Amino acid sequence: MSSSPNISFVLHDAARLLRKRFEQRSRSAGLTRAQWQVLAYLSRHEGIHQNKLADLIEIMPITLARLLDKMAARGFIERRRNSADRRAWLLYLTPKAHPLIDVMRSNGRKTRDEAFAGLSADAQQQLLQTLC
Amino acid sequence: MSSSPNISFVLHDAARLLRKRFEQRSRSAGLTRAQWQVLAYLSRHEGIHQNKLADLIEIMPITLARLLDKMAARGFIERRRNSADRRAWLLYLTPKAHPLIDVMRSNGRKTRDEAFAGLSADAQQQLLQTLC
DNA sequence: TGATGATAATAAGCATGCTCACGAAAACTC
DNA sequence: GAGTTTTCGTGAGCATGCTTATTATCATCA
Repeated sequence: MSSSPNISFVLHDAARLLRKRFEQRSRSAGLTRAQWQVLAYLSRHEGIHQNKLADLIEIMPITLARLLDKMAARGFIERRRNSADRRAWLLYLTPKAHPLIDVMRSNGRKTRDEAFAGLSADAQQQLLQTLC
Repeated sequence: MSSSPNISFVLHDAARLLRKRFEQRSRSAGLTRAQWQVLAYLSRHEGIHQNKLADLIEIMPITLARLLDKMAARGFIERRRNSADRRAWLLYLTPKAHPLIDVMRSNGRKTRDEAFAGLSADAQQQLLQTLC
């Protein structure tokens, strides 16, 4: 921290506020932000291993395992045994999960539109490039 | 999420990675990122109330209260009773906390330099403005 | 002055992320 | 084929943030 705004904290706080808004909005759909992120990645990689998925999302495998526990308990995802490698699970969405994808995608869009309404398309593009 | 990178998740992930790096670096100093943020704000507002400080940092008062519990237990901050309003505490740094300020500030600087090394000063300025 | 409402701090409990450690299974090496 | 190393998933425990609810005190106003 310094008396001028610190780029790290500003980044962190912006992310936190976005997350908070998204979670408020999503509560009715019964999914948290992190669970939604899992669902979104999984929908494009069904049959993936947990470690690979954790790699994709860039979280620790143990963090993903906890999320999947909850999502399996609520019937959104399914862990299937893998005969080729008995250590690993294969991950699949359940039919129950599919309709949520559109709902959550639209939530994300709304939250983003709201948050970045004051930014030109150019500035948004720039931000995206800077952070990637 | 969409198949192109999503600005919200990217922002969130960038913040998370920065945080992680900072915490790795700071572990030896015995302060976490959030505790350091409290210290930094407090050093410029000694005698402040908890609610005011939470407002400044933009976290919930209860979140701050938990942080202060730990920091008081470790002897970094002090809660003094306020005779004018017996509901409220007045917050002060202890002498023990002062030397940490430079250490942590330098940690932050190092982490930032590392993270944003690939960015021009212009791009950094732009990012900062965009997020504020 | 006495009720009513606002404010300061905290309690309880959840979600997400981490580190560190461990067991089971697979892969590799000799 | 046996021993070693690597990989997959998870247990335990901590930090930070939230929402919701509670207690104590102060402020207001009739």
